[in-house]
Amino acid sequence: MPDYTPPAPKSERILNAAEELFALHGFDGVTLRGIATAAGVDVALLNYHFGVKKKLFEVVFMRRAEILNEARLNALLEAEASSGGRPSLEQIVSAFLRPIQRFQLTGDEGWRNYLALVGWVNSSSVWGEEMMHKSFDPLVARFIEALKKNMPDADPQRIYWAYQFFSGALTLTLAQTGRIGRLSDGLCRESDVETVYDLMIPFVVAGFRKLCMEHPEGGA
Amino acid sequence: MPDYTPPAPKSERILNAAEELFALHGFDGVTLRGIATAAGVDVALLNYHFGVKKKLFEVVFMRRAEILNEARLNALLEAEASSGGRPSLEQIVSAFLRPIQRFQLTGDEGWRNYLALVGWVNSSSVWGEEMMHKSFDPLVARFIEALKKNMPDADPQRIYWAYQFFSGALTLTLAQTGRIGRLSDGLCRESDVETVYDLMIPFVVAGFRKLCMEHPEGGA
DNA sequence: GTCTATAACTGGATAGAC
DNA sequence: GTCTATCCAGTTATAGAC
Repeated sequence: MPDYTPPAPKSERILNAAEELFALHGFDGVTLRGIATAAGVDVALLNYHFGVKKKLFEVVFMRRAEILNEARLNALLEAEASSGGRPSLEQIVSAFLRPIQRFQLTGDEGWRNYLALVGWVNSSSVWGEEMMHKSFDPLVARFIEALKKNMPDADPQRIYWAYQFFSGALTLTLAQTGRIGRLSDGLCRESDVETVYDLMIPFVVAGFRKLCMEHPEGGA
Repeated sequence: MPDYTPPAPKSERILNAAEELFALHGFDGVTLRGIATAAGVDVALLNYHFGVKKKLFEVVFMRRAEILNEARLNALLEAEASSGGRPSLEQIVSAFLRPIQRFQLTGDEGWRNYLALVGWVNSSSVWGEEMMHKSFDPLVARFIEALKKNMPDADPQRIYWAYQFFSGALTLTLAQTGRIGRLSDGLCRESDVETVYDLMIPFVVAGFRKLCMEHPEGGA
């Protein structure tokens, strides 16, 4: 039987189960026993493959960060190449967001869980600084560079703050809390990945323009 | 000795300690023993005053929500009164944010902890929906109403989404993760409450305008 | 209201057999 | 690589004395 697909190796099943549970309940809200049960493996295997709990969390978090970083960097490089090195604000923001959307649109549950986890980590005062810095800040610095080049007259402080607001808007949406659905009485759904970025991009671009390209003493 | 200020009642010391620890570590990352130690009281007192752990969390979360809601509602009513019932977008967004800023500027550590806790809850898929809905959504609905009245031609879906981006930008800043400080190499500090809202308000207002007042088939 | 004492249980981690 | 068995520190929660 050559066309029999073997079950995923147990170490991978562990990572997938951990990803989902950490995204839902955070680091302390999840037990190794809970992960083992969800993965259908023995508890002792977690220790064998990944060592202590914190190490397992880091492996889960890093696994897809590298893939996402590469996709985003490629999108930025492409935008720069196709614009003769002068990408528009829309192109820069899109290069940051569209790769996320592409992963979500594959329907892969693993990516949905992972992105919710990123939303959780980004808002955690304990995990946020260290994990986001290690995994994403090198790439974010590259995007900030592109923004500075696009708006050379802008106060850098305003670019960082605008990025912070941008990051918050994104991560709350990734976190999948269901709140907008409840607030809008079902009119809007967080899972509506098709349209959310079509709205987020103009929202964010308008904010950047206002903060970084309009000077209070000058026009408007 | 009539001008001797007594120490805060133990039940209040418990709430203050719980507020700080929950804000830092979330619900599951905090133990009742840790709270009792931080408050300088016996563990059994937590149970005596507040019952089970979840109930204590809810009391902590509700305590200041009501104060904040009232301040925000008053700010909105004032904006409506002073504008003949037609507050500008800036006025509405300011009525939502400036009361938070006022509480932060008092320097009261309790408010800083509480607002970080709100940031954490808003991004939690377990706690976010229920707690935010119960504590804040009635007031938020009132603000959405004001936004709809200000932009009667806007697609309501776009108003809800813009609010979602707004809410994310705010809560990430409240969460006090220290990330923007690290990313900007110390150039920006989350604790710089004096200026952050002066930037957040125009950022958000520009986003609302773009999403809700410009029609793709029409101008710009 | 407050503290002592403890019940009843769950947590992470690992030694050692297969 | 995998599972059985177990250690034991730490957890919530409460009964009962003061």
